[in-house]
Amino acid sequence: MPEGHTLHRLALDHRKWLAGEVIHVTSPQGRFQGGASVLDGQLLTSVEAWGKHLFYRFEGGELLHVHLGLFGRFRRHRQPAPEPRGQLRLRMETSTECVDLSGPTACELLEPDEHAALLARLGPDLLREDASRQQAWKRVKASSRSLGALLLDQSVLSGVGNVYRAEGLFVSGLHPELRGDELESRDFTRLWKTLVGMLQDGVRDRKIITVKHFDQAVGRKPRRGERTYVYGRRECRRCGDSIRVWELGSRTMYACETCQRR
DNA sequence: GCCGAATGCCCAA
DNA sequence: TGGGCCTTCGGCG
Repeated sequence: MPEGHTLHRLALDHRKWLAGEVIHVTSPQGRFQGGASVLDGQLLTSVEAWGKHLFYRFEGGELLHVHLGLFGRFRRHRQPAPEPRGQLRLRMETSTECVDLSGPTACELLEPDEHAALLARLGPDLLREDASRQQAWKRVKASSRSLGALLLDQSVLSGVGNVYRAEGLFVSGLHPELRGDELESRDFTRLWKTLVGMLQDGVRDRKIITVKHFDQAVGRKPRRGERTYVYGRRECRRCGDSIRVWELGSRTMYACETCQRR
């Protein structure tokens, strides 16, 4: 579920549903009981996403930090909300809305210095207006690590996960094993812009669909359920050659070595 | 019912 | 570098 688009979509939705309201906060599962009781009954003033992190600011100055990790998930209900089902770390309710959180890696209150430290180790977020491509490029250009590893390093740039990594490199025609210091500036610019476009589509669509409605390069419409060019596939959507699947940067990489030259 | 995998990331060694 | 953690879901019996 969660790459950067998911978190930015959640920030937009939660801002609309919850911000400016007094929130009833509970932890049905109990593992966030302490934090929930601090936040309960407070006005939520803002919701913000940065990379794969979500921050909720409350009237009293408290900051709630949520990181979904690999398994975390939010569900929305209208009031009256159903009985909590499964392991619910957090439930936030207004008179009309209810948002449930299960399985997060982090659901915690942060002190200002902890918040600052967290942001300090995040690279530019491709979905933020103020994201500095130059800053990310400096890090990439100075690194002998592979592009595939660099894209997943949230301190280089933030928001890209395993699906967008594979898809962004494919559409940009770049081989995942290219080293950062081998990359040309214009290649990085193309990759960056491709990823920004994909992530923006993801926010709009609420899911990752990187194939276009009609793709000139492929010359046909995607089949039903066909959402990616290489990720999770056996054959390249464009040329039909076998997809190479291997471990890169501790995650499964998918690439077409015909379309993605070194 | 059990097992493995999944769009993430941290930590110890 | 490997293991651990958080949870759900689909495939296999």
